[in-house]
Amino acid sequence: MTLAESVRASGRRLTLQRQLVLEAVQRARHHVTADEIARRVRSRFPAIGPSTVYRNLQALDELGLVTHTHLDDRVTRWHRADRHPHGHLVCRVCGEETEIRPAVLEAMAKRLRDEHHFEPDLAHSAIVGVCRRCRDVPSS
Amino acid sequence: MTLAESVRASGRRLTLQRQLVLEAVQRARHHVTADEIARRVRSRFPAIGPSTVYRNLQALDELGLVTHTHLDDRVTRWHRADRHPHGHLVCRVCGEETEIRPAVLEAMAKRLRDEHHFEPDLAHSAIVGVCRRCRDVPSS
DNA sequence: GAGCCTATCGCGAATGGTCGCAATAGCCTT
DNA sequence: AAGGCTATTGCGACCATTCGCGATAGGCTC
Repeated sequence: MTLAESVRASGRRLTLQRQLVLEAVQRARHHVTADEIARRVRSRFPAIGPSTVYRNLQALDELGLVTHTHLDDRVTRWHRADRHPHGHLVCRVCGEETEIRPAVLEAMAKRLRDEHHFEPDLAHSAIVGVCRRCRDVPSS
Repeated sequence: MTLAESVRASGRRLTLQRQLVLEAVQRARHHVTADEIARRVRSRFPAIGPSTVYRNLQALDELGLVTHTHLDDRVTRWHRADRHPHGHLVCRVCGEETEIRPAVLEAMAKRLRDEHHFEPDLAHSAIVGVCRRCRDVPSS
């Protein structure tokens, strides 16, 4: 199924803006914010508004083409959905961000599935806490 | 150490606004938003501004008197810090919120401590996923 | 109790993100 | 190729939250 087909199959339309937003996310090496995407899209299509970018990110998310992650600030980070999944540890003291292997998430997910019949998406939000360095140096 | 003493010990001052914000959080039965706190405080102190409420919540958080949690919406929920800790499961389909026992969090936390030397605060953000009901009825 | 230092206040602007609306434009049908 | 239905757009207002500023007021010292 082509991109156009899968977009239309969901009752949506394939607009130029939607294609440009998707391309911008796919081309980005790491996680990008909506504002960064908007700036990149505007370089080729200057009239695009911020709300169009947000709405398209949400639509592409529902289509399974992109996903987003919440680190500990208020900004949402977007990335393509076909990358290997991974979790994030964020230190609330120094702000350090570490990626963790999916195997660790999977082990934690199993317990929630077994005990709560809940299918968690542990990559959706970063796990906030205190990293090794900041824990070893209490500094208080 | 009294409240006044512990506030002053951190180089802070005990203002009327700060006391009212703390009382409002302590009196709330469940998690409350900053806006709900602001409305309650304004009933006795109408001139208080929103930013004062936010700043005081942050100060009280740093003092260890209140804490906050992020569910899957855009608003922060506040509650007193001396309650038993618990985690949250939030269904991204139907929005259902479930509390989970600290023991489950503790088991997950152990792995992050052991493998990453990271002390996680798993109650800080809700775990987003799909609940039993929405998983059993794919509806797609 | 008065004076001083500065934490805190209220205000207004800014930020990241969402929403309602009228105008535009995909895409299906003919 | 034209017409019509409606998803989507750009816009502006709004929401939750933060920040910079000059004014106010805790609380320490004398």
